[in-house]
Amino acid sequence: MALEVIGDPWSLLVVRDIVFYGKHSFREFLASEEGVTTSVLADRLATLVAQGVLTKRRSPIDRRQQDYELTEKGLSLIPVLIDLGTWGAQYGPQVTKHETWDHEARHDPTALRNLVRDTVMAGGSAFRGPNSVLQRLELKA
Amino acid sequence: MALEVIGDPWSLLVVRDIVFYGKHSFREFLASEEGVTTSVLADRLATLVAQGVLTKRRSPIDRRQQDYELTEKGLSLIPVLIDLGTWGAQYGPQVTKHETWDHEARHDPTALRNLVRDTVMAGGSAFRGPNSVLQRLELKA
DNA sequence: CAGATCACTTGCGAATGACAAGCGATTTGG
DNA sequence: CCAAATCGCTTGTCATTCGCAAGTGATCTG
Repeated sequence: MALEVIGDPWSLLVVRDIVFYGKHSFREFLASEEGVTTSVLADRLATLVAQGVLTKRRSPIDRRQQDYELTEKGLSLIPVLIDLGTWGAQYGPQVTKHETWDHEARHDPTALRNLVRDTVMAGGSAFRGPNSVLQRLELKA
Repeated sequence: MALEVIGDPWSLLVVRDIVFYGKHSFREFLASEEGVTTSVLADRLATLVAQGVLTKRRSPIDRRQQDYELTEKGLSLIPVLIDLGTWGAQYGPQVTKHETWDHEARHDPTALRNLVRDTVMAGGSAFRGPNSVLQRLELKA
């Protein structure tokens, strides 16, 4: 049943883009290296909204843009994404390792989950931008 | 990159069947309620073996049968599956709750991961059969 | 040794996806 | 103020994939 949401590669990729890279608009998702097509992306975003994983609203700054945000249900996928990232980093081809991230993931997984959740809720992301989880971990160290 | 493996619904379903239900043969995977077709299942199993997630060998008991087992790489997906199960149980329609499981997942996620891993490595599963994780947790309580 | 079982393979029509082009609403540049 | 660019989609075409049904060889059972 959970696979109806995450079983689709593109759907999970959208959630990943929000959590790790702080993307929030159609064109940002579209720019992801994996190369979604507009038709599929539109369909998946609509589905995710219908499933209650994302919310959609017009950007107050640019009224052409739609801002996609994670709901409570979407935020709850963060542990899955983190574990999946860890797995991918272990067995994937080559990934840029983040020392502090890896350490925190091993040392206190629960704390990392909560930190990522709080960061994303506050409008930040795990890897990119100011107040990213990566930055916060560096400061703490 | 991790999505090449888990992005396909059926692939993850196979791994789930092994970890949670102790299934190991083609016909057992086929019997899953989700209804895979033989052609797709055959293709996915071959892919998973090629990706190094599963190993395949003839059953010593019945030489028609193939036994599919998780590799190290496959076993490392257990945390993802557990988190996904937790998420699905939280937001899915109706699921039979396991009190002790939920408690352990919240109380000490790392311990649960290790317990599931050890159980599966020893030929058991999380939910079904003797020496299942569920049984072990009940005993401990 | 005849029939059942197991793990697939093959063939076919239907659904899905990638690719490309277009469209209305809004914003930007001159 | 208006022409061009941008944004989030929609539409259409075509190739790949999928679900379904039937069949096959190897092995086991009665």
